[in-house]
Amino acid sequence: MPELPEVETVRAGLAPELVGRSIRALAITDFPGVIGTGTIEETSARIVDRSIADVARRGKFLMIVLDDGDGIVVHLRMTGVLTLDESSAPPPRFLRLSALLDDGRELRFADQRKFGRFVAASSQELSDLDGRLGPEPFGPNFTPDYLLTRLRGRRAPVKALLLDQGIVAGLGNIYVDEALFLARIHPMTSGGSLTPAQVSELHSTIVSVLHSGIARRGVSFSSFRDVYGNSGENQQHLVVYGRGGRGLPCLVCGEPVQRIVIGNRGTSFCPACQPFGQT
DNA sequence: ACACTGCCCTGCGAGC
DNA sequence: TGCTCGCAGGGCAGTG
Repeated sequence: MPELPEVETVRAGLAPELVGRSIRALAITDFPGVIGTGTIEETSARIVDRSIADVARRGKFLMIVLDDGDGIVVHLRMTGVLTLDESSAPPPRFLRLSALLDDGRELRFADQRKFGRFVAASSQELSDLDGRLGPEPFGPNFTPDYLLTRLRGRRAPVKALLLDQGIVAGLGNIYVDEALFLARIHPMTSGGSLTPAQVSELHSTIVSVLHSGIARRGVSFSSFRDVYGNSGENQQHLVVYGRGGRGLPCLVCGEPVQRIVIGNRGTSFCPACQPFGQT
């Protein structure tokens, strides 16, 4: 389940390889799913033979920006994997799309569960997407005050609000559970009931879990790989995610980690370290 | 505006 | 052994 650190790992791997290159041809093996609503011809016409100017990331979206300002929006969703391979290399399982590059290599998009997308986008569409998303967690606009303002008056569980990409971009189920645990906040706590001190602590743990995730090249539970097929190692450092409902103890206090469902997401938390109703 | 639900999709592991 | 079923969940559409 790629979140900001995983997508950033992919971006950092792709950027030095792709900038200045161009895509010669597209081969789509999961049509229309992977490219959204457009036709193959349409999508190819917008992408092929344009020089790649930048590989950017916004939240969990990867944006391959072309020299005319248009681009490609890639979302890995749950199981998407982007790799850079020699064309002679055997295709990966679950291959959905491959883009032949002008140096003979292929940018390949594999996706077991077909949730991922690789979609041509105009500069206007790139800009619209940017506008729908909240600030980048590492950017200047994501401050404790900003987070406090966005949570104020909200009755939904703080966990659900942190998953809202319009509030802050890039968090997913793993890093939200980790950040709430480190801030000692129960995931069901309504956003508006958090004290400024709690929000400030939460802001700090969000930034910190994402930094650690990037430093360890992401979490590879099952499918996630970087562009060369290498696993990340952050799964070895998670303290609460995935431990709930299996009788596993909290790594801090030893109490069994619990599992509940919030917003249709499995949620792990420690009832002792993250007591409900404390402000 | 906000809160919440269901849908998409398939491999895997648990249980019988 | 072989089947069924629940689970993993990001983003978006739809409902109230």
